[in-house]
Amino acid sequence: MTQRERKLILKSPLFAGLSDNELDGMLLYLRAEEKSYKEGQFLQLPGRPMDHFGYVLHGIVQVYRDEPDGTRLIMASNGPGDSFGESLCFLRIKEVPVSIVAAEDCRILWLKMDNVISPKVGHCNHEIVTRVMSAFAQRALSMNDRIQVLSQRSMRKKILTLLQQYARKNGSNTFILPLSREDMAVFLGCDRSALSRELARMKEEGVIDYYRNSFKVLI
Amino acid sequence: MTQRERKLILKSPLFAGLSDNELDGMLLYLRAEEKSYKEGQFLQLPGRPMDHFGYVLHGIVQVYRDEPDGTRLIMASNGPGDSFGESLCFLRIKEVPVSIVAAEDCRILWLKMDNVISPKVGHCNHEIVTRVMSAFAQRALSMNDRIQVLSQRSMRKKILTLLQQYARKNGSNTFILPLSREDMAVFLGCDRSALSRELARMKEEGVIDYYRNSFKVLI
DNA sequence: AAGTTTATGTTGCAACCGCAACAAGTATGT
DNA sequence: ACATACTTGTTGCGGTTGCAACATAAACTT
Repeated sequence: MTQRERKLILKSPLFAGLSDNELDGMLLYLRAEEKSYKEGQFLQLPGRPMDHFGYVLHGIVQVYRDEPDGTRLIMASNGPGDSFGESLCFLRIKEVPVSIVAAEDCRILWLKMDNVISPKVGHCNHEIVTRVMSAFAQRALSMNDRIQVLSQRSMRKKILTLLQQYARKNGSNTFILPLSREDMAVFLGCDRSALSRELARMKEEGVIDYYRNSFKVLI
Repeated sequence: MTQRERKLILKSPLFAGLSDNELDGMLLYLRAEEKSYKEGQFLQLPGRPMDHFGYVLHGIVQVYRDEPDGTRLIMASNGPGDSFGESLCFLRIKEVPVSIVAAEDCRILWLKMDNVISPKVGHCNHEIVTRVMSAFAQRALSMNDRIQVLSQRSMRKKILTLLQQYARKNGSNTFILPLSREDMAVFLGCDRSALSRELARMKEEGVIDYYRNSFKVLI
């Protein structure tokens, strides 16, 4: 793991604010292992148990499910710094219903929950358990935000809800949205061109202002 | 708490499978308190800390946020057996951004995370901590399912995704959907009448069959 | 059983939005 | 500077869907 990658995972809820030593201890406790994958290689096959969860250090991995009717349901695209599979791993799901594949060449930090779920006597590290719970709780909050956005019935409301969330998190009505238009459209569950069109309308009507990634909420 | 209500919360991830004694112990550990509210009464005001989380024993509570522009964003409607606020409570959010109000007369079981977050020496009950984590993890999975549904770009795909999820959970293509049409529409983020129309079309085309709450997936 | 309330179904209309195809603008490499 | 790739913006079309208003069916009361 490069120094840059250590910095990256130190930003995630699980490792936030740890010193170098503490991070090493944590990685040991979670039985960290690194592994690289070539584009197209499978990290996880459906029907198998998920006995570890992962952090993307580099590249992109995609979690998806192939439906009986032949369509592919993409459940998540995870880039550097993103984690995946914690819930499936923690719950020791015997046959996970998803495939995970390297969408590009990537390197993954694999972690195990063994010591969290069934610690040896005297090894129930409360600090670490609390961190795992925090990670779950924060993920719940961010998923809740996403559901808020997606539940809106019109694209305009979806966009506004999303932008107001970012404005709130940012403490300012002006901010930079760390998403490409395409990613933004995926997040909103809509078409990119339709999104561009609606954004243009909203600017026209003075509801928002923007240039590329820089947004300003005006209402 | 009535016997029926005890049965109700025993179905939730936090208490699932507990014996009567174990449940009592758990409730003690979580400093359970019951409280009743009249319709319209506030369970939580925005800007205040959330130092406990709740289970609805009876009635309905609504979690919402009033936006600066005057619109009300309903974040959740919780009925009997539903819990709310665990994440906010666990993360000890100082100023929660939501209001919680009794949508009907209701009775709430309030629980505290104190012993989970900072246990007294010798009281780090691993069994209970694991249950809390399981509850978080299972909530993450169900929120993920919801996001899957809401991310679909057409109503038909949303409906199909939802029905296939239930078919999978049920182990059968025929099942009873425990949602009214209105609730189903809210879950899908669409209009009730539009939902009825699309369901009719799908039945017409032989994709699904249904009568009221009974559904059958045919593809 | 009749009346009342609630849940579900139906339909017309207009606006919205997915889709496709293309245009313009920006970044990257040589 | 130029070519190339990539991102973002624009536009027309047709199907979809929100909304409103009403019809029917089930559930509940008395």
